[in-house]
Amino acid sequence: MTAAEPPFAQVRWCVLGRTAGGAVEALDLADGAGSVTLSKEEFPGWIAEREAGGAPRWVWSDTASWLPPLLTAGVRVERCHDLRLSHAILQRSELVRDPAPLRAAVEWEAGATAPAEPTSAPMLFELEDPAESTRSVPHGVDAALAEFARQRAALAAAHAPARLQLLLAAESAGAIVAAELEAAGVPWDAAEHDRLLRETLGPRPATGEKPARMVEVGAEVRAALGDPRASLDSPPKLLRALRAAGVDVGSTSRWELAEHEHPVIAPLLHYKKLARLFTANGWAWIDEWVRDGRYRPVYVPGGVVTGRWASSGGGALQLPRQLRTALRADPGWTLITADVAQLEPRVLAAMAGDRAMAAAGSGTDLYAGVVASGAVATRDEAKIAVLGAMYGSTTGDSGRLVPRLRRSFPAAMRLVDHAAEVGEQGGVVSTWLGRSSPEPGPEWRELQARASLPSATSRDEERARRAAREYGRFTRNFVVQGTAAEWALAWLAELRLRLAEIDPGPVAAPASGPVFERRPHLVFFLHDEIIVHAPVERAEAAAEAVRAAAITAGRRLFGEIPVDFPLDLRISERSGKG
DNA sequence: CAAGGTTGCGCG
DNA sequence: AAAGCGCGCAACCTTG
Repeated sequence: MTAAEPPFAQVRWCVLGRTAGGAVEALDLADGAGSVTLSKEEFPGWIAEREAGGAPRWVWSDTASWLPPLLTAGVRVERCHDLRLSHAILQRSELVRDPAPLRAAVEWEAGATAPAEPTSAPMLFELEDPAESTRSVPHGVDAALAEFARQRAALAAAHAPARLQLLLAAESAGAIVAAELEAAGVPWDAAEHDRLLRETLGPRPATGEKPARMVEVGAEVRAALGDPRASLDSPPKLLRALRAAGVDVGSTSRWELAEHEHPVIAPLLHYKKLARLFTANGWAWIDEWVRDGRYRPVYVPGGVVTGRWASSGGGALQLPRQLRTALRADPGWTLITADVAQLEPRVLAAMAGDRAMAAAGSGTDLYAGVVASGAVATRDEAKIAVLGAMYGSTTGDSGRLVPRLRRSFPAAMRLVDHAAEVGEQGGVVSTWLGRSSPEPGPEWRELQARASLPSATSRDEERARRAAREYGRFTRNFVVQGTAAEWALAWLAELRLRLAEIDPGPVAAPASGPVFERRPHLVFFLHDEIIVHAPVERAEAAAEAVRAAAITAGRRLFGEIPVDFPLDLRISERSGKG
């Protein structure tokens, strides 16, 4: 059992910085001794020694620039404090009473630094065009100490320091997980992927050519249109061709096409499906993103305003379900795939302290519980209503069903309705742990101001109202999506520590790579889903760690409450169905 | 012809 | 043109 987040003052902090010459300066805040200077070569070994003897919490500028070289050197760290990510949270958090000092430190408002490329020559590139490279946060030890002092002061005076501290710890742990995921890579069966592509599209075509199956289906579409030269890949041209053939659509999107009956519809939808697979996840994708049996996408922790991760390269967050069968364990290893059933409504029930909604979620299917509560008649209706409540639906089936939830789950509905009201008035809302929403921009404010002027037209008023509602839907969803992201970070953070405690045993180690890969380790994360790669003999232990971490995550955030977070968990060689 | 915007679809 | 949130990416198309 991992200990809960200790009080700030009891953590052993060790601040790291880089010198201009590439050496590392380390300052242990606990022992009062001066700083130590380490050469690039000494650095990983020095970190490893300290990790072995009561790991401190490393305070560093940016996990994405510090951790990859350590992982390459075979050194794993237990915990860190990521100054860049913490800065982003604190300078905007409503819980921070005086954000001015943080906001004044504008040098800390920068994107992640790409890890140093050991093989290429990034230095030359930078010298050629320094403005070209993305701005990075400061990496020196003095800048780190100054920023860390600002952050500690902000936390010490914050409204709910324990929550914010948990958030910063979870966010930082997420940054470690992202670096480890990138180092480990997703075990990917390129041959299976290729087989799937051939089966669906035909043999790999020459560069610039379309696969045979796309050509065939395209011909069927043109025949049905009665236009042998119709362009299928340009939406405006396709739209004109469809209308000429008598299909009265306003766009060429799938959902709208599906509503019409015409011989062209079926082959066209088929063509679009093939085109998507070919362009987004075809052979070119394999060439670019899969090497030596590993798919290595790029994650961006904290990349979404709500606190969700984003991705930048490789499209990890859009991997089609269709391709999951190519996600395959190494020989002697297996995959543990787990996702949380209805994470967001469960998080909402917990935040709102809504006993009725908690009761609805007491089984494994919250939507079935909503039906049982009598609010709606079917599971489909329950799903539409619950999603509509969190997204702010006002029309259609969803808008019609939401009011029924208001009667059955008043506390939960009050919470999201209130978040929406605040947003409509241009205010700020916060997640459970204190990540706050951005304020609406100047354009939004002007729109609102113009609508309240005596000279305002009804058009001005309508536009302002629409913009206000739109922002309200954003803040409504922000509190739920953002708190769900916090739960997921806590799950990840807890899980990686538990996995590291599992005795690896006599396993067939991957031939090379970071040491943590010889133990059960995370290989994939997608909002509410994780995949762990584990030696077959350790699959049960790893699965138990996944379950236990989910329970701990709920307790860390919400304490002892009657809301649980049940997992759908499978152990199998391939991640896809079957 | 490079940059930026739009469309459509993949994921949660 | 998703009724209703948050994203990334490829291709097409316009703009300068």
